[in-house]
Amino acid sequence: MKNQGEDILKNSALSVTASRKRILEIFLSADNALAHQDIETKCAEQYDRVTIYRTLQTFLEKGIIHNIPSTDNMVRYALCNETCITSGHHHDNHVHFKCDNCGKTVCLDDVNIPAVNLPKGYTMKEINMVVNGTCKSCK
Amino acid sequence: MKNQGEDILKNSALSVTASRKRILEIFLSADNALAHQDIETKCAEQYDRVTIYRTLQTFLEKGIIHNIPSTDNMVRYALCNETCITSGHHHDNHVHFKCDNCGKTVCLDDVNIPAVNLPKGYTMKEINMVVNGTCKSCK
DNA sequence: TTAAGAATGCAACTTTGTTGCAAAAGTATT
DNA sequence: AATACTTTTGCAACAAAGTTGCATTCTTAA
Repeated sequence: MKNQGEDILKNSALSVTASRKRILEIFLSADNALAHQDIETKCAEQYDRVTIYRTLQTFLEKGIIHNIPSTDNMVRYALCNETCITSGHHHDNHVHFKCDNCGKTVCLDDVNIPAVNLPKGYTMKEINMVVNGTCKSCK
Repeated sequence: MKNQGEDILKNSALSVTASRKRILEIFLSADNALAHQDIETKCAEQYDRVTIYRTLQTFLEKGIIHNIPSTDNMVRYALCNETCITSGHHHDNHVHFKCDNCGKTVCLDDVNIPAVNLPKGYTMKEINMVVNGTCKSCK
Protein backbone atom coordinates (compact mmCIF):
# COMPACT_ATOMS: atom_id res chain seq x y z
CA MET A 1 0.00 0.00 0.00
CA LYS A 2 1.59 3.22 -1.07
CA ASN A 3 -1.06 5.47 0.43
CA GLN A 4 -3.21 4.08 3.19
CA GLY A 5 -5.18 7.29 3.62
CA GLU A 6 -6.20 7.31 -0.01
CA ASP A 7 -7.47 3.76 0.27
CA ILE A 8 -9.57 4.62 3.27
CA LEU A 9 -11.14 7.54 1.43
CA LYS A 10 -11.91 5.48 -1.65
CA ASN A 11 -13.43 2.72 0.43
CA SER A 12 -15.76 5.26 1.95
CA ALA A 13 -16.66 6.78 -1.42
CA LEU A 14 -15.15 10.12 -0.52
CA SER A 15 -13.26 12.29 -2.91
CA VAL A 16 -9.57 12.32 -2.31
CA THR A 17 -8.37 15.75 -1.27
CA ALA A 18 -5.15 17.01 0.20
CA SER A 19 -6.65 18.00 3.54
CA ARG A 20 -8.43 14.72 4.04
CA LYS A 21 -5.29 12.79 3.26
CA ARG A 22 -3.30 14.93 5.66
CA ILE A 23 -5.77 14.54 8.51
CA LEU A 24 -5.88 10.78 8.00
CA GLU A 25 -2.10 10.74 8.05
CA ILE A 26 -2.15 12.52 11.39
CA PHE A 27 -4.50 9.89 12.78
CA LEU A 28 -2.54 7.03 11.31
CA SER A 29 0.67 8.20 12.90
CA ALA A 30 -0.88 9.06 16.26
CA ASP A 31 -0.74 6.58 19.10
CA ASN A 32 -3.64 8.18 20.92
CA ALA A 33 -7.01 9.78 20.32
CA LEU A 34 -6.98 13.35 19.05
CA ALA A 35 -9.18 16.32 19.81
CA HIS A 36 -10.06 18.86 17.17
CA GLN A 37 -7.51 21.15 18.74
CA ASP A 38 -4.72 18.61 18.43
CA ILE A 39 -5.34 18.37 14.74
CA GLU A 40 -5.57 22.10 14.36
CA THR A 41 -2.17 22.65 15.92
CA LYS A 42 -0.71 20.11 13.54
CA CYS A 43 -2.07 21.62 10.35
CA ALA A 44 -3.69 25.00 10.93
CA GLU A 45 -1.16 26.68 8.68
CA GLN A 46 -2.03 24.39 5.82
CA TYR A 47 -5.77 24.07 6.22
CA ASP A 48 -8.57 26.19 7.49
CA ARG A 49 -10.16 25.55 10.85
CA VAL A 50 -13.54 25.16 9.18
CA THR A 51 -12.18 22.49 6.88
CA ILE A 52 -10.97 20.50 9.86
CA TYR A 53 -14.38 20.70 11.53
CA ARG A 54 -16.09 19.54 8.37
CA THR A 55 -13.59 16.80 7.68
CA LEU A 56 -13.95 15.32 11.15
CA GLN A 57 -17.72 15.48 10.76
CA THR A 58 -17.52 13.64 7.43
CA PHE A 59 -15.17 10.99 8.80
CA LEU A 60 -17.53 10.41 11.71
CA GLU A 61 -20.52 9.96 9.44
CA LYS A 62 -18.64 7.53 7.24
CA GLY A 63 -17.44 5.57 10.26
CA ILE A 64 -13.79 6.23 9.54
CA ILE A 65 -13.31 7.60 13.03
CA HIS A 66 -15.30 7.30 16.23
CA ASN A 67 -15.58 9.80 19.02
CA ILE A 68 -14.77 9.31 22.64
CA PRO A 69 -16.81 11.11 25.28
CA SER A 70 -15.12 13.09 27.97
CA THR A 71 -15.86 15.28 30.94
CA ASP A 72 -13.51 18.04 29.85
CA ASN A 73 -15.38 19.38 26.84
CA MET A 74 -12.78 17.93 24.53
CA VAL A 75 -14.34 15.23 22.43
CA ARG A 76 -11.57 13.12 21.03
CA TYR A 77 -11.49 11.06 17.86
CA ALA A 78 -9.74 7.86 16.97
CA LEU A 79 -9.48 5.81 13.81
CA CYS A 80 -11.77 2.86 13.68
CA ASN A 81 -10.06 -0.44 13.25
CA GLU A 82 -10.98 -2.88 10.53
CA THR A 83 -13.89 -4.36 12.47
CA CYS A 84 -15.48 -0.96 12.87
CA ILE A 85 -15.03 0.04 9.27
CA THR A 86 -16.12 -3.10 7.48
CA SER A 87 -19.25 -3.66 9.56
CA GLY A 88 -21.68 -1.35 7.82
CA HIS A 89 -23.23 -0.12 11.02
CA HIS A 90 -20.54 1.32 13.17
CA HIS A 91 -20.19 0.27 16.74
CA ASP A 92 -17.00 0.18 18.64
CA ASN A 93 -17.36 -1.85 21.75
CA HIS A 94 -13.93 -1.50 23.24
CA VAL A 95 -13.03 0.39 26.39
CA HIS A 96 -11.25 3.76 26.25
CA PHE A 97 -8.61 4.82 28.71
CA LYS A 98 -7.56 8.31 29.63
CA CYS A 99 -4.35 8.72 31.58
CA ASP A 100 -4.51 11.36 34.30
CA ASN A 101 -0.78 11.79 34.10
CA CYS A 102 0.12 12.20 30.43
CA GLY A 103 -3.41 13.13 29.38
CA LYS A 104 -3.45 10.72 26.47
CA THR A 105 -6.60 8.85 25.58
CA VAL A 106 -6.24 5.46 23.94
CA CYS A 107 -8.42 2.69 22.61
CA LEU A 108 -8.03 -0.56 24.50
CA ASP A 109 -8.94 -2.61 21.47
CA ASP A 110 -8.66 -5.89 23.33
CA VAL A 111 -10.87 -4.93 26.24
CA ASN A 112 -14.52 -5.39 25.42
CA ILE A 113 -17.22 -3.50 27.22
CA PRO A 114 -19.00 -5.95 29.52
CA ALA A 115 -22.74 -6.46 29.26
CA VAL A 116 -25.12 -4.43 31.41
CA ASN A 117 -28.72 -5.05 32.30
CA LEU A 118 -30.83 -1.96 31.93
CA PRO A 119 -34.02 -1.44 33.90
CA LYS A 120 -37.33 -2.30 32.27
CA GLY A 121 -38.32 0.03 29.46
CA TYR A 122 -34.83 1.11 28.45
CA THR A 123 -33.43 0.08 25.08
CA MET A 124 -29.70 0.17 24.43
CA LYS A 125 -28.31 1.34 21.13
CA GLU A 126 -24.77 2.37 21.94
CA ILE A 127 -22.55 2.01 24.90
CA ASN A 128 -19.47 3.90 25.95
CA MET A 129 -16.96 3.22 28.63
CA VAL A 130 -14.08 5.45 29.62
CA VAL A 131 -11.65 4.59 32.36
CA ASN A 132 -9.36 7.11 34.01
CA GLY A 133 -6.15 6.28 35.79
CA THR A 134 -2.50 5.76 35.02
CA CYS A 135 -1.40 4.24 31.76
CA LYS A 136 1.37 1.75 31.28
CA SER A 137 3.86 4.40 30.17
CA CYS A 138 3.28 6.54 33.25
CA LYS A 139 2.99 3.94 35.99
CA MET B 1 -35.79 19.70 56.63
CA LYS B 2 -36.97 23.12 55.63
CA ASN B 3 -34.14 23.80 53.21
CA GLN B 4 -32.35 20.85 51.73
CA GLY B 5 -29.99 22.97 49.64
CA GLU B 6 -28.80 24.84 52.70
CA ASP B 7 -28.03 21.56 54.44
CA ILE B 8 -25.99 20.34 51.52
CA LEU B 9 -23.95 23.51 51.50
CA LYS B 10 -23.29 23.39 55.22
CA ASN B 11 -22.27 19.75 55.05
CA SER B 12 -19.70 20.69 52.45
CA ALA B 13 -18.43 23.66 54.45
CA LEU B 14 -19.51 26.14 51.83
CA SER B 15 -20.96 29.50 52.58
CA VAL B 16 -24.66 29.73 51.99
CA THR B 17 -25.43 32.18 49.21
CA ALA B 18 -28.51 32.88 47.19
CA SER B 19 -27.07 31.69 43.89
CA ARG B 20 -25.79 28.44 45.33
CA LYS B 21 -29.12 27.71 46.95
CA ARG B 22 -30.94 28.47 43.73
CA ILE B 23 -28.70 26.22 41.63
CA LEU B 24 -29.08 23.40 44.11
CA GLU B 25 -32.82 23.87 44.00
CA ILE B 26 -32.72 23.52 40.24
CA PHE B 27 -30.82 20.26 40.56
CA LEU B 28 -33.09 18.98 43.31
CA SER B 29 -36.19 19.53 41.26
CA ALA B 30 -34.72 18.19 38.01
CA ASP B 31 -35.35 14.61 37.00
CA ASN B 32 -32.37 14.52 34.68
CA ALA B 33 -28.79 15.70 34.41
CA LEU B 34 -28.25 19.34 33.50
CA ALA B 35 -25.73 21.06 31.30
CA HIS B 36 -24.37 24.48 32.14
CA GLN B 37 -26.67 25.88 29.52
CA ASP B 38 -29.77 24.34 31.07
CA ILE B 39 -28.97 26.06 34.32
CA GLU B 40 -28.24 29.32 32.61
CA THR B 41 -31.61 29.41 30.91
CA LYS B 42 -33.26 28.81 34.24
CA CYS B 43 -31.55 31.61 36.12
CA ALA B 44 -29.53 33.85 33.82
CA GLU B 45 -31.66 36.82 34.73
CA GLN B 46 -30.93 36.37 38.38
CA TYR B 47 -27.30 35.36 38.32
CA ASP B 48 -24.32 36.02 36.16
CA ARG B 49 -23.03 33.44 33.74
CA VAL B 50 -19.66 33.52 35.44
CA THR B 51 -21.22 32.77 38.80
CA ILE B 52 -22.85 29.69 37.36
CA TYR B 53 -19.54 28.46 35.96
CA ARG B 54 -17.82 28.99 39.28
CA THR B 55 -20.63 27.44 41.29
CA LEU B 56 -20.66 24.28 39.20
CA GLN B 57 -16.91 24.07 39.55
CA THR B 58 -17.15 24.40 43.32
CA PHE B 59 -19.91 21.80 43.57
CA LEU B 60 -17.83 19.40 41.52
CA GLU B 61 -14.80 19.86 43.74
CA LYS B 62 -16.85 19.29 46.86
CA GLY B 63 -18.46 16.21 45.38
CA ILE B 64 -21.95 17.67 45.53
CA ILE B 65 -22.44 16.97 41.85
CA HIS B 66 -20.69 14.69 39.41
CA ASN B 67 -20.22 15.20 35.72
CA ILE B 68 -21.28 12.91 32.95
CA PRO B 69 -19.14 12.64 29.84
CA SER B 70 -20.66 13.07 26.43
CA THR B 71 -19.76 13.21 22.79
CA ASP B 72 -21.71 16.37 22.10
CA ASN B 73 -19.56 18.88 23.91
CA MET B 74 -22.21 19.28 26.56
CA VAL B 75 -20.92 17.97 29.84
CA ARG B 76 -23.86 17.40 32.11
CA TYR B 77 -24.06 17.45 35.87
CA ALA B 78 -26.17 15.55 38.33
CA LEU B 79 -26.54 15.63 42.08
CA CYS B 80 -24.67 12.94 43.87
CA ASN B 81 -26.80 10.70 45.98
CA GLU B 82 -26.08 10.02 49.63
CA THR B 83 -23.49 7.36 48.93
CA CYS B 84 -21.49 9.71 46.78
CA ILE B 85 -21.61 12.57 49.21
CA THR B 86 -20.86 10.82 52.46
CA SER B 87 -17.94 8.81 51.14
CA GLY B 88 -15.17 11.39 51.39
CA HIS B 89 -13.61 10.43 48.11
CA HIS B 90 -16.19 10.77 45.44
CA HIS B 91 -16.86 7.99 43.06
CA ASP B 92 -20.13 7.29 41.43
CA ASN B 93 -20.26 3.87 39.98
CA HIS B 94 -23.67 3.82 38.42
CA VAL B 95 -24.45 3.78 34.74
CA HIS B 96 -25.73 6.88 32.93
CA PHE B 97 -28.31 6.76 30.21
CA LYS B 98 -28.91 9.30 27.48
CA CYS B 99 -32.13 9.02 25.50
CA ASP B 100 -31.74 9.68 21.79
CA ASN B 101 -35.36 10.67 21.58
CA CYS B 102 -36.00 13.14 24.39
CA GLY B 103 -32.35 14.00 24.89
CA LYS B 104 -32.49 13.58 28.63
CA THR B 105 -29.60 12.09 30.52
CA VAL B 106 -30.33 10.27 33.74
CA CYS B 107 -28.48 8.38 36.44
CA LEU B 108 -29.44 4.74 36.65
CA ASP B 109 -28.65 4.59 40.34
CA ASP B 110 -29.49 0.92 40.57
CA VAL B 111 -27.31 -0.23 37.72
CA ASN B 112 -23.73 -0.69 38.79
CA ILE B 113 -20.88 -0.51 36.35
CA PRO B 114 -19.56 -4.04 35.89
CA ALA B 115 -15.92 -4.82 36.54
CA VAL B 116 -13.38 -4.64 33.71
CA ASN B 117 -9.94 -6.14 33.46
CA LEU B 118 -7.40 -3.67 32.18
CA PRO B 119 -4.25 -4.77 30.41
CA LYS B 120 -1.01 -5.05 32.39
CA GLY B 121 0.37 -1.70 33.47
CA TYR B 122 -2.89 0.21 33.59
CA THR B 123 -4.29 1.40 36.90
CA MET B 124 -7.94 2.35 37.21
CA LYS B 125 -9.02 5.30 39.27
CA GLU B 126 -12.41 6.20 37.88
CA ILE B 127 -14.77 4.59 35.48
CA ASN B 128 -17.58 6.01 33.42
CA MET B 129 -20.27 4.33 31.46
CA VAL B 130 -22.84 6.03 29.30
CA VAL B 131 -25.50 4.15 27.39
CA ASN B 132 -27.51 5.66 24.54
CA GLY B 133 -30.87 4.46 23.39
CA THR B 134 -34.51 4.96 24.19
CA CYS B 135 -35.65 5.64 27.71
CA LYS B 136 -38.71 4.23 29.38
CA SER B 137 -40.76 7.38 28.76
CA CYS B 138 -40.05 7.37 25.03
CA LYS B 139 -40.28 3.69 24.19
C1' DT C 1 -21.52 44.65 65.28
C1' DT C 2 -17.65 44.46 62.99
C1' DA C 3 -13.50 42.88 60.68
C1' DA C 4 -11.72 39.36 57.60
C1' DG C 5 -12.48 36.37 54.09
C1' DA C 6 -15.27 34.53 50.36
C1' DA C 7 -18.41 35.00 46.57
C1' DT C 8 -20.45 37.80 43.01
C1' DG C 9 -20.98 40.87 38.96
C1' DC C 10 -19.01 43.27 35.43
C1' DA C 11 -16.06 44.12 31.62
C1' DA C 12 -13.01 42.62 28.52
C1' DC C 13 -11.16 39.00 26.28
C1' DT C 14 -9.96 34.25 24.18
C1' DT C 15 -11.43 30.12 22.32
C1' DT C 16 -14.63 27.21 20.05
C1' DG C 17 -18.00 26.25 16.80
C1' DT C 18 -21.33 27.64 12.79
C1' DT C 19 -23.09 29.49 8.28
C1' DG C 20 -23.29 31.37 3.52
C1' DC C 21 -21.07 32.06 -0.46
C1' DA C 22 -17.59 32.46 -4.06
C1' DA C 23 -13.42 30.23 -5.71
C1' DA C 24 -10.88 26.07 -6.34
C1' DA C 25 -10.28 21.27 -6.76
C1' DG C 26 -11.91 16.62 -7.77
C1' DT C 27 -14.63 13.28 -10.61
C1' DA C 28 -16.67 11.25 -14.46
C1' DT C 29 -17.53 11.37 -19.34
C1' DT C 30 -16.49 11.88 -23.75
C1' DA D 1 -6.90 15.52 -22.26
C1' DA D 2 -10.63 18.78 -22.21
C1' DT D 3 -15.21 19.43 -20.58
C1' DA D 4 -19.03 19.99 -17.59
C1' DC D 5 -20.74 18.88 -13.21
C1' DT D 6 -20.28 18.20 -8.36
C1' DT D 7 -17.91 18.48 -4.16
C1' DT D 8 -14.77 20.62 -1.16
C1' DT D 9 -12.33 24.51 0.52
C1' DG D 10 -11.27 29.16 2.38
C1' DC D 11 -12.84 33.38 3.81
C1' DA D 12 -15.57 36.48 6.35
C1' DA D 13 -18.64 37.32 9.59
C1' DC D 14 -20.88 35.74 13.39
C1' DA D 15 -22.63 33.29 17.63
C1' DA D 16 -21.72 30.78 21.57
C1' DA D 17 -18.85 29.10 25.27
C1' DG D 18 -15.49 29.72 28.61
C1' DT D 19 -11.80 32.56 31.29
C1' DT D 20 -9.59 36.28 34.11
C1' DG D 21 -8.86 40.41 37.02
C1' DC D 22 -10.76 43.51 39.90
C1' DA D 23 -13.93 46.26 42.59
C1' DT D 24 -18.13 45.59 45.24
C1' DT D 25 -21.15 42.97 48.02
C1' DC D 26 -22.37 39.31 50.98
C1' DT D 27 -21.15 35.60 54.75
C1' DT D 28 -19.18 34.12 58.60
C1' DA D 29 -17.19 33.95 62.97
C1' DA D 30 -15.51 36.39 66.82
